[in-house]
Amino acid sequence: MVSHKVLEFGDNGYKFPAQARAPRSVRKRRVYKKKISGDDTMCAIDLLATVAGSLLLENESSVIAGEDKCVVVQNTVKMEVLAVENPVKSVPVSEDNPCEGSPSPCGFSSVITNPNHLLVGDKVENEVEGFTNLGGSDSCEVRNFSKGLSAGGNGDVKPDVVVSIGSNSSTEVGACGNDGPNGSRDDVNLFSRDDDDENFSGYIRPRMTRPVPRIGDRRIRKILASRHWKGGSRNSADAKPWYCSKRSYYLHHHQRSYPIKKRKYFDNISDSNSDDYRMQAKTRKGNRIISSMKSRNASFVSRDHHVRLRIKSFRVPELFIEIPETATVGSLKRTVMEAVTTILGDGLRVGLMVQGKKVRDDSKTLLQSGISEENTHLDSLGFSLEPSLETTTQPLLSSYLSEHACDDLTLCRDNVLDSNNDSAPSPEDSFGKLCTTDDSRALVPIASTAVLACQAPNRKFKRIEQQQAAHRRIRRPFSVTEVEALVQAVEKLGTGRWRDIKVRAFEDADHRTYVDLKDKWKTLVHTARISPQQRRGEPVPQELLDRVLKAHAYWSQHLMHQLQTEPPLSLGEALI
DNA sequence: GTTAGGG
DNA sequence: CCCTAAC
Repeated sequence: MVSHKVLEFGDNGYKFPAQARAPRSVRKRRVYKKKISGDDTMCAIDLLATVAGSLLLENESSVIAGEDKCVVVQNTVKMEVLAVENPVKSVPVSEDNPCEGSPSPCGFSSVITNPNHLLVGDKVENEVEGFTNLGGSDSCEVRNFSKGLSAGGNGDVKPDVVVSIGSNSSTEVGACGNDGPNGSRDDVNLFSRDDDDENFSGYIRPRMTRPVPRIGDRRIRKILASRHWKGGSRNSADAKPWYCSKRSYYLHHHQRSYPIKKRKYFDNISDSNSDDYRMQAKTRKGNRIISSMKSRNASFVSRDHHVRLRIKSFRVPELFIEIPETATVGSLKRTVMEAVTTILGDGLRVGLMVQGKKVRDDSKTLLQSGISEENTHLDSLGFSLEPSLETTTQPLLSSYLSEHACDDLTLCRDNVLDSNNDSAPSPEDSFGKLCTTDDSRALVPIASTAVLACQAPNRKFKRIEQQQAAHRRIRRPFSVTEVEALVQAVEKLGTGRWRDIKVRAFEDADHRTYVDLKDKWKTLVHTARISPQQRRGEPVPQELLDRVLKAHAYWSQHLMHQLQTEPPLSLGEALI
């Protein structure tokens, strides 16, 4: 049996296996034509060749599995990066912090004890490993995992959320630590409410790991796509390709694609009161990119009718990263960066709540909104991170900064915020500036009680609607290693056999579908053709790109060869 | 279910 | 990466 080693590298490049098959489409075409022409003999030979080819390939695969270096995505290591370290020192845990004294049910490490909730019906062996308590005593995370959408019998499907509870929490956390119906401690329902049948709120972890049940996922996406997105851009005069810009993409795929009716509905519910706020939170929970952010140690100060706010940081509670153990440290760093930017970069805006009311009008002054130097009764000032481009949905989790009267305003003479009288800084402004404020000028937090309030939904939504925001998979750029594997596989198998390529070189990379591979090859060919200056992203070694072009040329020619050796059309065919 | 190609 | 027509 001829092994894959027929792939030889010589001075003039490589030779391709002589038995390489034509792309499926070509093969099919040929068969069809043969049938039409009635050439049974040729058809049989063709069939025989195909079968022989298949056998050959099967054998090859078994050989390759052991020795071929192109099998790169194996022994996947998954790790949880719990948090981007918060530069701010933890504030003391108050007595009413339900997390205190019960580290097991509420502590960081306890919340992901049962990955089955995440991956029902999927492999879970490696799902959660190396999960350690990094959060310290000021963190309490609770997670409800989705049990999937496809199974109709799953009556207790829960959203895929993580809720972070800040220090000095004073929210309703009574149920913290109770055992879920399945005895899994992660099923803690932190904000259990009687009127909350959804037990929801919080953070959707970015799906950087093996996706939750793929079939259901894709099916649902397909359904949704056909139901809501059809024709979304076809007739839009200003529609641009999705890749033109992130914003246009989101406008294109998210905002516009909501039916008018639904859009109005969401707009309505997001206008008025705090109850609405809760529901907004719920509508967003299918999203995989938005995270709950915890703001802590915020100060509220004022001077000369200036209101000064300081949020030292928002916290990224959790990232989930999957990376081959053979990956380099550099690629790990890049992966983490990617995860962070995915969470933060996909369009966030800051929401503001004052005394339980959401302030939506950006043109309002702080004074008009009830934020003023004189207002010493500000019992709650809340900031939240929300999707900035998707106005139909709202934040998953709001971080309240319960601000009580600042009785030591004189401490706050520093110019933390350079606001001026005639422009009331919008929450967005505040956010940006606050984030870049030098910690060395930190103000003394004044009665700042960071409370992460999990807003329970007050209405029912259909599960499928929750998933609408989660339709798109996370972007996962190909690593050089993956490109290498892809190139090698294509060199051997040719273009047009993406399924085989997938099985051969990306078997264990569940997040790479054969369509992904096909698409990547497409972009690789494009990348190889453009000048290096025009290329973006992690640079692909020129050697690989050369191989891409060479392989592409070869297989194009090969394809042409296949087509050209087609027997001439029979008279019958020509007439048809 | 796969492949090819446009978006 | 998504979507869909054509196989």
